[in-house]
Amino acid sequence: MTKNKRLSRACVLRLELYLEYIEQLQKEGKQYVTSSEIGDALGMASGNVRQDLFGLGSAGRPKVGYEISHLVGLIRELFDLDRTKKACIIGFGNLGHALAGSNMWGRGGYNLVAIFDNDPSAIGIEYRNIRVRNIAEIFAVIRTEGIEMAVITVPATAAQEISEIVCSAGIRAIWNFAPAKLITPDTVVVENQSLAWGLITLSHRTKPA
Amino acid sequence: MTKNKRLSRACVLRLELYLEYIEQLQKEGKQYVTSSEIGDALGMASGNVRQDLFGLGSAGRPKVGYEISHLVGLIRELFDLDRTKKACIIGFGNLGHALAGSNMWGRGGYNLVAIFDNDPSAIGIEYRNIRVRNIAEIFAVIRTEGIEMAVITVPATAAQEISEIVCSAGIRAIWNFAPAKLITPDTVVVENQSLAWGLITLSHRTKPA
DNA sequence: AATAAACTGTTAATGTTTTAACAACACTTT
DNA sequence: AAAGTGTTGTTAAAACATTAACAGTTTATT
Repeated sequence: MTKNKRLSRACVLRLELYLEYIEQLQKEGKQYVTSSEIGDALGMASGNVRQDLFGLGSAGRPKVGYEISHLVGLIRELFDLDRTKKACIIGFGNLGHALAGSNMWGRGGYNLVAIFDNDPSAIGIEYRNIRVRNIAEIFAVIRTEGIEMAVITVPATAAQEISEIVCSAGIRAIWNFAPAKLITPDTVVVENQSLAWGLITLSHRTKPA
Repeated sequence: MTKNKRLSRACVLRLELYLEYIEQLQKEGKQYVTSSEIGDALGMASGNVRQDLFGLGSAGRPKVGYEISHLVGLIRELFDLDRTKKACIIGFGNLGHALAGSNMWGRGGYNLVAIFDNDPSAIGIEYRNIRVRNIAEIFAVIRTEGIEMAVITVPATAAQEISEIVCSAGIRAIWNFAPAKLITPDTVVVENQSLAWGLITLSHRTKPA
C-alpha cells in the first residue's frame, strides 16, 4: 500500500535529521513536537518541515503538533530501519576500523556481522566480538549468513574485483569508499562515499570572490 | 571577472568526477576528450556533460572534443584547487588516522600541516612527517601557521567546544565528521559529513517494494 | 457558546535542475 | 569543392524542489 514515491536525496537527508532530532526528544520523554520546533532546531523553515512530513502521510494535530512516537514510526518505516539487515566491512584499515567502531550500527537498518581483510596480521583479531576473516571467505560467508550489504574500504585498485565477488555472492547493496567507479549489475544498489568530494567542496565554497 | 554563479551541489559533484576522469586521461597522454567519452565513462548522458561544461564557459572543438589541459585548468580554477591552503585534523582516532593517510591531500586545494589529539599516548607520534600535537595548542598553531580549514573527528560531545576554539582562531572552513550540529559564525563554511546518512540511504534504497 | 490562537494540511507560485533537441561548426571523404 | 558526419554550444521544454500562502481544525479562553 505504501506508495514508494521517489524521494529526492535532499529530502532523505532532511528526514534523517528530523528523525535524529525527534528520537532525542523522545528519549527526553516528550510526546509531541511542532513543525516550528523542528525547524528552529535544525535551522530551516517550518513550512519546509511540514511539507516533508506531508509527503509521509503525516498525522499531526493542529494546535498540538505531531505525535513523536508516531512520527518516528513513519520515518523508520520509510527508511526500512526496523528490518535489521546484515552488513559486512571489507578492508580493515584505518577507515574500516573507524567505520566498524561507529555507533551508527544498531541505530537502525544494518547490523555489522563480519569483517574481512587480506592482511595476515589483521586476520583473526577480534573487534567488538567480530573476528576479522580472510578475504577468501567473502563469498561463502555472504551466502551463509545472508549478508545484504558490503562496505568496501579497500584500495581503489582492488575495489572492482571485490565488488564482483560480493555481487556474485548475491549482495543487494554496496557502500563504496574506494575512489573508483564500480561496474555492477543494476540490481545492486551502490552508494559512493567519496571523501575527496567534501574537500573539494570546501575549497570551492571558500574560494575568494 | 569569473562570475561566481552559484553551483548546485550535484553539479559540483559531477564536475569533480569529470576532473578525476580527465586528469587520468591526461596522465595517459591524451589530448582531447569528447562529452560522450566522459558520459560513457561515468554513466551519464553526454548532453548532461556538455551542459555542465557550458556553464564553465567551455571551449570545445566540434568533431574533436575538449582540450584536456584547458578543461583541467578550468575546473581546477573553479574549485580553487591551485591555491594550496593549509588544513589540520583534530582528533587522531581511527577516522582521523584514515583521513590523514588519504591521498586526497595534495590532489588539490589543501595541504595537511597539523594534527591534534588529547590522548597523551597519541601526542608526539609522527605520521607522514606530521607530529601529533596537544589539543591545547590548537589556537596558537592555527594562528601561527595560518591554517584555513579544520577537520573535526572528535566525539560529538566535544565537537562544539573544538569548533568554538577554531572559529575564534580565525579558521575559514570546518569539515565536520562528528554527528553534531555545530553553531558557528556564518563567516565560517561548515561541511557536515554524516556517515550515518549513507547507511540510511542504502537501507531506504533497498527497501522491498 | 463564541471567539481567539496555534497549528496543520494542501495548494499555488516560484525557482531550479535535468532532459531533450537541434542549429552551427569543423573536420573527412569523395 | 561539395556532401556527409560527428561533436559542440545553446535554447526550449519538462520535471522537480522550494517557498509562500492560507483555509481548515483543534484547543484554550472568556
